[in-house]
Amino acid sequence: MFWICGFYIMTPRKPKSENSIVDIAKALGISPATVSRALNNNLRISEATRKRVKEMAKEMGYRHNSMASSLRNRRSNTIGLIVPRISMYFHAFFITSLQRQLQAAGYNLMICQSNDSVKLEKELANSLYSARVDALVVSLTLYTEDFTHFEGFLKQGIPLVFYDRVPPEGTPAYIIKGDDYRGGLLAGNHLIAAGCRRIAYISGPPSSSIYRERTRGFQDALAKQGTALREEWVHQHELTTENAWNSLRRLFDGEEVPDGLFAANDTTAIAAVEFARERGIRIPEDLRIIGYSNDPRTSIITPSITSIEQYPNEMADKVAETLLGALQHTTGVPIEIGTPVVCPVDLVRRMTT
Amino acid sequence: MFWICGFYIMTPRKPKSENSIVDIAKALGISPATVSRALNNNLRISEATRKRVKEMAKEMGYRHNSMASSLRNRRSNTIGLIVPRISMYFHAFFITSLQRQLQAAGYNLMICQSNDSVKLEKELANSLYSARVDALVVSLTLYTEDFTHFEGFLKQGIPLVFYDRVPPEGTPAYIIKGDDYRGGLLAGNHLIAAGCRRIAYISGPPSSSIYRERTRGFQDALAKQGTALREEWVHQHELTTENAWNSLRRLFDGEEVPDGLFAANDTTAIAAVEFARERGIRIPEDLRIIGYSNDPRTSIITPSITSIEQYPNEMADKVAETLLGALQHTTGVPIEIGTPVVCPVDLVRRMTT
DNA sequence: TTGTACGCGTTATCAC
DNA sequence: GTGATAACGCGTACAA
Repeated sequence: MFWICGFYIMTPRKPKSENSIVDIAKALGISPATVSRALNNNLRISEATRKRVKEMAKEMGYRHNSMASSLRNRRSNTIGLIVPRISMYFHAFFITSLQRQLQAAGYNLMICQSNDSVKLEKELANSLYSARVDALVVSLTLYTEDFTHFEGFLKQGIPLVFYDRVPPEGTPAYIIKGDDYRGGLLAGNHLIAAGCRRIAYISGPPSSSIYRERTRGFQDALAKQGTALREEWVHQHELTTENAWNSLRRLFDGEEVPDGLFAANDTTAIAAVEFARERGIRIPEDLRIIGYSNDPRTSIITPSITSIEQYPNEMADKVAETLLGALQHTTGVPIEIGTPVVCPVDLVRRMTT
Repeated sequence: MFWICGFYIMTPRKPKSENSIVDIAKALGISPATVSRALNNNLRISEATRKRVKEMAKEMGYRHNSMASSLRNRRSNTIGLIVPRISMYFHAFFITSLQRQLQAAGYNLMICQSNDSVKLEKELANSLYSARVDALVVSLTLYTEDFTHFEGFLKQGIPLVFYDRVPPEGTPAYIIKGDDYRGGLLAGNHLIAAGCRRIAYISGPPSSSIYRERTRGFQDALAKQGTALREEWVHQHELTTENAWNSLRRLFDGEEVPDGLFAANDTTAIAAVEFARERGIRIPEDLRIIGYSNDPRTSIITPSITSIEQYPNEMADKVAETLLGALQHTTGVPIEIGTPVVCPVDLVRRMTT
């Protein structure tokens, strides 16, 4: 790196190799082993040499090489995370919380996005597998129904944790999920209790565990009250704003229109509120709406939207606890897996109901 | 891994080591070198042996070891990212976009959060430095004014890119920033043009480049119109909802109250709208408000909030382009650095002005 | 087209 | 307390 014409110039790939502990050892006339021990604060090294070594290391611009260390120790101190989309509220908060805890425990988190593509999810899983992550945390794409790309982790005994969007019960991995069944149940009961009788439902693809469960809970709630979901008032698709508007138009173009709507995510619920505003549908008098996830936007919009809180931080706590537990049990203490841990959800009542 | 009582049990740390290319070589009666070449699709290996090798590899459950490979190649194929908070709208979208591009180029992205702590930022920088990331991307904490923890990267010729919250001009690294000065200018001009004369300003800490620039632009706009910012109507602090409410109370408790407010982030602008609603202050008649970042919440709240769009995706494009350019120039073609690349911003007018 | 031999940087192990 | 040695798994210059 040198100075030319007022601009720094740099050649990205440095040719000459850096100083290693061997170089330090040579410079000090001691053995590499001693240097290594000194740098790792090994107790059996005299205070004097330790100091000498550290000073020389600093002087020579030495930096620890985690790649070599990982190779030698057979552990990368890195945990992989595959998430559909970082920018989804629930995941953003989950990640923030999880990362803070893993960071504190000395682990790096390699965060990857599948972007809800099964193909990409497979590639990422393989890549993290080769990268020798010490554990893998996954929230599945909406469409993952084949899990073979995770089998390697199981075979190698690498802790594998699914959260939120999880594989079926019995899958030999840690499973930590929200209580989506209860979420659906709460939503259904709430709409019924509020007096809704013509109830519509916009759900995500049933290939995803969360929507299957929410649907089941919701149906059970209605069934218990003798109300059944009309088939033409159930829409299933990816829950984007655009898709929501399409479904809403179809729902409200008929003779008879719904007086209650359960939207399986908040983006859809928000679209519904805006749709109603545009159409002059009064909320909650003509239409009651309930969303899912308690996205911050639901409390900001007017009218504010009733939603189901999923407690992303608490779920991250649970995942971190499970993960660190699994990683610490190097002794071979067995850990039960395959039975989902179900995290609580709550209904947050606001102005749309 | 074995089956007990209906549960899988697994011992996380596997004792026996895995198959390496050496094992494959032995099994096939050929040399490890040939196996390595075959797996890397080296042209000089016969189609026949290549096939045999790959089949045997699959059969033996072989997985490539990136750690060993990285060590040998002296490159990790990993890029480090230090960001204050993943959950901030701007950063969430930036990351999403950046990661997609780096992923496509064959790089892993190691995302870390400084949580706006200088201490943590230093630790993370050192950790990524040891991890031998091929490049580092950073958006600084609000309080970073000392940059020594990034010097190592420069000395080693490791591409270093700052974005959004950046160090001072002339710092020998790639600098890609939003046009915060212009953002402030646009905000100021807009409020003046709308007829505001008693203008308040809530800014973030001036230790951060973005707020210094926004402030400068805003002041220049007002000065040009002969309006000056009253000192008691300027508040500077971390832009949280709670801090916003405190400042707002003080701003509106006096005899004379502001008729215009520039909030240097949208969280603060949102708080202002809610504050006004509570106090019965009419918007925009009594008070005009403009925020910064064009957070999705600004378009959802009623009244929707005028804000400055920063185009996180475009900034990510620029960062990716710079990064990949720097990484590809292994030949030693020099790249100019130290001069900030400034990305455009735009004012998005909504109902609060 | 394939094999040999060595080095990447670190650390566990055994010896002194 | 410290040193010598041998891996960890891979890639490549050189030789055949």
